[in-house]
Amino acid sequence: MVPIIERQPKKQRHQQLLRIIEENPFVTDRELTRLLKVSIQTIRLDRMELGIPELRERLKLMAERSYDAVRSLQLDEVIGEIVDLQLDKSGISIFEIQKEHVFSRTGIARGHHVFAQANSLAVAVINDEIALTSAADIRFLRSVRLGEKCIAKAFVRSHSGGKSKAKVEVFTYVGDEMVFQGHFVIFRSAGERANEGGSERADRD
Amino acid sequence: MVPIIERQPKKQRHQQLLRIIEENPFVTDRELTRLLKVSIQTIRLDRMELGIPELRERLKLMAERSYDAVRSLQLDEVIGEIVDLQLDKSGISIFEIQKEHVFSRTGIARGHHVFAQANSLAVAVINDEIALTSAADIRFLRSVRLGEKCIAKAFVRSHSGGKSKAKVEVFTYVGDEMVFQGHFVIFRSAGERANEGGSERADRD
DNA sequence: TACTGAATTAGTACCTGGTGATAATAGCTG
DNA sequence: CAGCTATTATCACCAGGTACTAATTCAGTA
Repeated sequence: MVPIIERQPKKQRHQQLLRIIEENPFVTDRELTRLLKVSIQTIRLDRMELGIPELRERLKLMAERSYDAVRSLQLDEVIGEIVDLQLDKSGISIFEIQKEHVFSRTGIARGHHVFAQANSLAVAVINDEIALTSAADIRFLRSVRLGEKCIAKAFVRSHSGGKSKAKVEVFTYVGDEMVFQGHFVIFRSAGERANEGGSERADRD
Repeated sequence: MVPIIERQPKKQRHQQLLRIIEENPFVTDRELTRLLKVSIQTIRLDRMELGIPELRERLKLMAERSYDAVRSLQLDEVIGEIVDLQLDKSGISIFEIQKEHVFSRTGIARGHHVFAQANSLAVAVINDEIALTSAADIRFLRSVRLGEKCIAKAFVRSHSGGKSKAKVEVFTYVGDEMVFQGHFVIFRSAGERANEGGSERADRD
């Protein structure tokens, strides 16, 4: 028979080990011996069984991830991926809701992420040196869930030549269902060119 | 006389060294000897003079930075630190604008981060199982810059017992200057307080 | 009872990517 | 030539491991 009285402690230790390293990847094997009250060899056997790399490898992996992340997230001025952009006219971006965007208990996206996509797009679509959100009126029409792809469409409604404000409407869809709508007032820097090409008027709403 | 014919190569090498490590922090001293055609001792003397830590230290620093970033950005359900919370009444949170929150060119905070703080607080202040932003009307009164501390104050204006919507006003200040105001409509789940488990609000999930 | 076998512990050799110290050399320069 | 800087060469040592072999413990059982 399998000595379950012996087996349990090992599995429990494995669970503890995973938990400890999860919440502090910077721990050395020697420190783990003090936490788990077993020899360093046992720690190393455990790591092997669990496929946990050594401290230096863990740090290297984290560094590589963050190196990529810094390049792709922080330097990125836009939340979501812009797939179409006609400056001063319209734009489309796609943003997939991942687990870091949702309430973990419910799997529902936190509102400010949906807002962030729309806000980024509204700013990006303005063809000017500086564009800042000045005001917004927004509606969350239905909650967005983990894994759903949000497609935001922005339309510049007015960017009248001399003025320093532009109005942008953004509608966000999941599939063909509208989940968010926002009306943004974007402040723009003075130096705009005098092209007033957009004859679009409010053909919606 | 100073042997500038000798000095220049050294300074040039230092510049190269800085550039190489900047764009690839994962390089070892041994690899650098091949790139710079000098001995490994020279590489190490150069690193010392330039105050560049060894590979493992560099990786550790990157890992720590990314670890903090993950903790503060992704795992946190609330943007900003809540310093006071009176459920269904009011709340205060503090959020410092860091470089990942600003337009790199101008140093001005992107609107959705300021919004995120306010939105998080508006949701947190509602004492209910589920609270979701339903709509919001917001104004960015002045731009917020890198390094500024945003203090958001939320007030629940109506949470009439049976209703499923609450109104929350949030005002964000830098010093005594108001930089943002928002009027939120928060959807809440049926029960005003589910007495099923005790300290609900302790779990941020 | 003695045997089996998993789990644990111990010990050794070796590895990478370094630090720190000391000393030898190269190359120019006044 | 001496004097100087820069460079290179060794050597001992370190942390935090891997890889391997061997001993010990301890429960279950044939």
